[in-house]
Amino acid sequence: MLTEEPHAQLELPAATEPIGGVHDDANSSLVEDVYHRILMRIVRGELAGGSELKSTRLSQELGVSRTPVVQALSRLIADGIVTQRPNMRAVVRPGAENWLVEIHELRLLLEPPAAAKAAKLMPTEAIDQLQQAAVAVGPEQDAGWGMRAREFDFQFHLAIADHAGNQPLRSAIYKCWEYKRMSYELAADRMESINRGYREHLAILEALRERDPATAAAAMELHLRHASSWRPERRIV
Amino acid sequence: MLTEEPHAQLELPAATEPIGGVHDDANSSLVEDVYHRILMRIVRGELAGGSELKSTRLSQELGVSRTPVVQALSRLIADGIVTQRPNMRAVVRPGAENWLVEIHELRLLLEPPAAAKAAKLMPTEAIDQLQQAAVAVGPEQDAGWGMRAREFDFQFHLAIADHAGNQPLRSAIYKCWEYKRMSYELAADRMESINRGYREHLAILEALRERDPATAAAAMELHLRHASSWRPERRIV
DNA sequence: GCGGGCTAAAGTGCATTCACTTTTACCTTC
DNA sequence: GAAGGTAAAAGTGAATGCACTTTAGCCCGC
Repeated sequence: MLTEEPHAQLELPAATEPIGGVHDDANSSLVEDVYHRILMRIVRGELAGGSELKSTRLSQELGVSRTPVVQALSRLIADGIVTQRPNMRAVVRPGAENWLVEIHELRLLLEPPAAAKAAKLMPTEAIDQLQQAAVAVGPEQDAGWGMRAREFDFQFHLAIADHAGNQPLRSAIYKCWEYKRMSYELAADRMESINRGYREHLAILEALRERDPATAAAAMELHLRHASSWRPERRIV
Repeated sequence: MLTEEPHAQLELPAATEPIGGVHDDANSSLVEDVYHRILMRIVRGELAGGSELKSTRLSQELGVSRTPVVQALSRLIADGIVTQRPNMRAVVRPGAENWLVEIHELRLLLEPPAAAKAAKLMPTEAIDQLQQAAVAVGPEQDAGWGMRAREFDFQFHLAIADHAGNQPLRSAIYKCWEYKRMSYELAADRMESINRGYREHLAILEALRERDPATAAAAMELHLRHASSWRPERRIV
């Protein structure tokens, strides 16, 4: 076979997923893997907008059959980052370079209202679990702290999505986080930023505990606006 | 390195589709068709939350091979309305009955900001085209009026999504409208509601013409809130 | 009667295959 | 030498095949 490389699997919260996160909708490895490898090439700019994505060629390059490639492309098309007309090759949508920035803008629309709804709907025990997880990350900033804080970041935002009481909203947020995971792989955030993010999480959590939707939404929005300021700069149209 | 070179071919608004609507991301009929047939069964409640969706069984029932069914299921999973764990049968997510209501809530988060952004970004000629389309629907409420108004409804909202300057946002709105199209098939709106919707469209359009983001967003929100009040009642948890 | 394995049926994940469409390259024609 | 036509190559959409996993029925021991 051609390229069969390391296969850098993140394997986030393996198997368990302590909070209410169902975390299922992951397809069984191969197509998921292909999906991420193609997407990674796109967001890194290796496949610029307008590039053709031929299932035959990709299947050779990635060392799998065409079937999972076609399925992965199908999902990319559904996501809107790739375009295809019948019987034509799939094409990376022009403007794909800004995808991660635009995803962040979308989060700004979705997550504050989700936080507000979660403040009302989230079961107390789920909030407690988040609280415990936050404590487990701990103040001691040793070697693994950045990693633990990042894990908590995922867990925190996805738990809010889980408990906003709206499935399509949840799915949309989850999809954003699929991309966010990717942006982590592109460039790690600076420690000070992670630190601030962690503190902001605690603020949101407090609003959740107090069942204060408006404050939760505002804290979430602040959190996201800060995050956007320290996000690695990508060319904005 | 085997990567296909950029080959930047834009090929944006191919031939048809009067407004900016690219309208591509539709897969080539069969899987699209299967996708909609399964989805329709779900939102109609024929397949309740928790039902198993077996690709073998579905392929028999729908008279196609398993391949397009698997692809359609894969998209439903990506959309979050269906769940699957590796090697397990796909399952309709509990709560799927409320899907259309929740989609409407999601539109309420997405479309007002999209209208605001479109007020700033939409090219004047695109606004003019919408204006002409609105005129073409006309005030005379003959037999085809309801149909024309509905078509305009689609065209209008999707045009705004197209020109909000954010691809993932556009995709998310398009996805919502895929479901909205379905809710039309479930139950047609009352004429008086269509009428009001049409007038509200004109109000939004005016805000777009005046390049007034805040008014555009407010008019869009009002429009959506009205729409939700005359939406056919479905059981809300 | 009833729980615990064992086996066959059903189902999934992926590869392969085939018919049809689009692209490419070449060859003719002017 | 450029335009146009044609046939091979490459690509897509969908069906089928195959290895492996899960489910369901059955029998057995208790």
